[in-house]
Amino acid sequence: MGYWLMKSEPSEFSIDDLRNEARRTTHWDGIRNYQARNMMRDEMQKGDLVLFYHSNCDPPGVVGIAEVVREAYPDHTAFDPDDKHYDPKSDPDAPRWFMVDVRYRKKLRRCIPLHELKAHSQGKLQGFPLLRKGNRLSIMPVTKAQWDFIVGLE
DNA sequence: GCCAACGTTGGC
DNA sequence: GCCAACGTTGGC
Repeated sequence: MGYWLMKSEPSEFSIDDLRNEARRTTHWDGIRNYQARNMMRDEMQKGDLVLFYHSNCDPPGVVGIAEVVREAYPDHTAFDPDDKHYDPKSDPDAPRWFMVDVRYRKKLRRCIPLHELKAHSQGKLQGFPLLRKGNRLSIMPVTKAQWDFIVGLE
């Protein structure tokens, strides 16, 4: 089983929004970064667990846990000229962008803020992509050890 | 609101 | 294929 971290701006889509979805499930559309796409398309598997991370807010941090419930399939929002994430270069016959479905599992009892994770950047979380300078990936892999440590901070 | 970091685009 | 310009991300 794999472990991931997925970022979302709570003003756009928060952990509470996910919980309020029908079947507590959403499709993770709008990813327009090749590295993130490749991980979704090639590596994410049904049953993988996801740290739900709130970015661009105060404080940014890990707020909950979700689960991959459907593996990658074409992101239809790329075909829609009216969509914010429209990409004319993605063709339904040769889709460029993909998404997965994720389901709400739980909220952490407290947000684990980024600054707290950073305190372990030389220790248990050494090399964790989120903590790398300039990191802008909205989806990143998490090792089992990193997962256990972060969830253990709750 | 600022700005560093980084990805993408497009002219050449 | 290089690289300057531009756009975006996201912490602060």
